[in-house]
Order: sequence, then structure tokens, then C-alpha cells
Amino acid sequence: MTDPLDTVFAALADPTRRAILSMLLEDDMAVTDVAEPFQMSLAGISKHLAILAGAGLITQEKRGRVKWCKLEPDALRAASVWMQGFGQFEPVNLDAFERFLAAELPGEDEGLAVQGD
Amino acid sequence: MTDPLDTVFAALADPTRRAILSMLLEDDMAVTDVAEPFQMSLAGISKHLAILAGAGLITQEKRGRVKWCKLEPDALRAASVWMQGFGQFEPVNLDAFERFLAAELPGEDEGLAVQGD
DNA sequence: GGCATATTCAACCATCCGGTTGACGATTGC
DNA sequence: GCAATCGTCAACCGGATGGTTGAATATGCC
Repeated sequence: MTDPLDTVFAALADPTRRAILSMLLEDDMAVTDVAEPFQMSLAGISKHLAILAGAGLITQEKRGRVKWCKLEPDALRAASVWMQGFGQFEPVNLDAFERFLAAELPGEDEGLAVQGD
Repeated sequence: MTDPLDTVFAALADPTRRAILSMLLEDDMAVTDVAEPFQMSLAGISKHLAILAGAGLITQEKRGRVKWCKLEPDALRAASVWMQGFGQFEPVNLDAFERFLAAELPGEDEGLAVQGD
């Protein structure tokens, strides 16, 4: 796994990690807060965050005993360019993206296990 | 692995599979021809193609004893929309894409093992 | 100092993944 | 009919992944 695209796409292939990225869209978060909505151990989330950081999709900065996670959307640029080359997609459709978020975001108001089923 | 994004991103995470997609950009190909530039067994390539087909990134149609593989760029649309939402990337830059292809495409003129290493 | 909080480390487990080889099922062509 | 070609299936292997638990390491607070 040398190519950056490998690690980026692999990181994006997991629904938990995509959900985390969606959460970080709204604001930077501490590890514990990231983990809160998931029914998964903190260590598990910590691993996911390490993978996201390894792919450059987030950065983590420790302030005091709290480690803050910050989205790094630039890391997606290369992957996005690669993908768009195949589809000649029309210009970004943010409405479609909103719909995606609605479908993908952990239902912050109920139990949640990343995906319904 | 239920979400289509899971399978699409997972399929894209492998350099062999991305190389195959790049090859199919140019034209539809038979399985044997897809396999030719790789130093990998036909069965191995066949598995990769099955994964790409499972993600909807290609379709396969059998004509006679030859199975033709066809790129299905539409399958990337959802993933592309998802990604672009994070970056608000500037409009598609096809030049950047060409550079990517140049870097990623199997060097059809030498041995090749997906990545030079 | 001593306890609580925040996060990771280490070991472990089950499962998936990428790859191989060898046998097999279709299809074509002589 | 028979042999060659195209492609997949099945079994197997080693290594990565996603998850767990329990101990360990920092840091903050009183």
C-alpha cells in the first residue's frame, strides 16, 4: 500500500470512518466526543481515527489531555480528481451532497450502529 | 457491507483495480486482455473484475466464449458527490486527471507490477 | 499526592482480502 | 469428435482489518 490513493480510498471504504468525517465537517472534535454516538469501544474509534489520520484525511492535535480531530479535506483532492476523470460529472451538486449526509450521518437522535441493519 | 459507497470505495482502494478501470477508459476489453499486462494469474484478475462488477463500476457481457468488460462511470457518481462535499473542490480539472493517469496507468511498455515500487 | 479523565497500547480473535494452483464448464474451430 | 481457448470455481495460504478487553500513559483537578 504505497500509493496515497490506496490509503485514502481504503479509509473511505468504512462506513464508521465516513460517518466520522461527516461529523467533523461540522466542527473539530475530541476523540471521546467522536466516539460518543457510536456503540463501539473508544479504542475502536481511536483506531479508526488513526487510519483517517494515516490517510491524511484528518489531523490530530493534542491540547492538554484532549486530542482534537480536524477534517483535512485537501487530502480528498487527488482522489476526487481521479474519480471525476471517469465520469465527467457535472459541476458539484451540493444539494445531492446534503441528501447524502442525511442518509449517511449517524442518527444522532437514536441508538445508531453506523448503518441500520 | 451494505452501503454502495462501501463497495465502491473498497473497490477503488486497490491499485490493480484502479489500473483496470483506467485501461477500460480507453475501450471495452475481454478478461484475458485485461489480464495481459499484469503479472498475475487470470483467476486473480477475474476476482478483481468480479469485485469491480459487484461495485457496479463495470459490467460484463458474455459474447461467445469471450466476456467483455465495460466501464460504468455512473457508479462513481454517488461517491464523487460524497467526496466533493468535503472539499468544495474547484471545477473538474481534466489536466490534473491526465497527469494522474500517466502516473497510475500500467506502463504498457515494460514488465509492470501495478506499482513500480 | 491522589483520583478522575482522555487516549493509546498490547494482545487477542474472527473474518475478509489478495493471491495462488488445479480442476472444471463453455465455446470455438479444424 | 477433439483439442485449444476463455473464464470461473474451489480450496488453500499468509497477512491485513475491524473489533474486543485490560493495562498503561498523560494530563488535569482538588
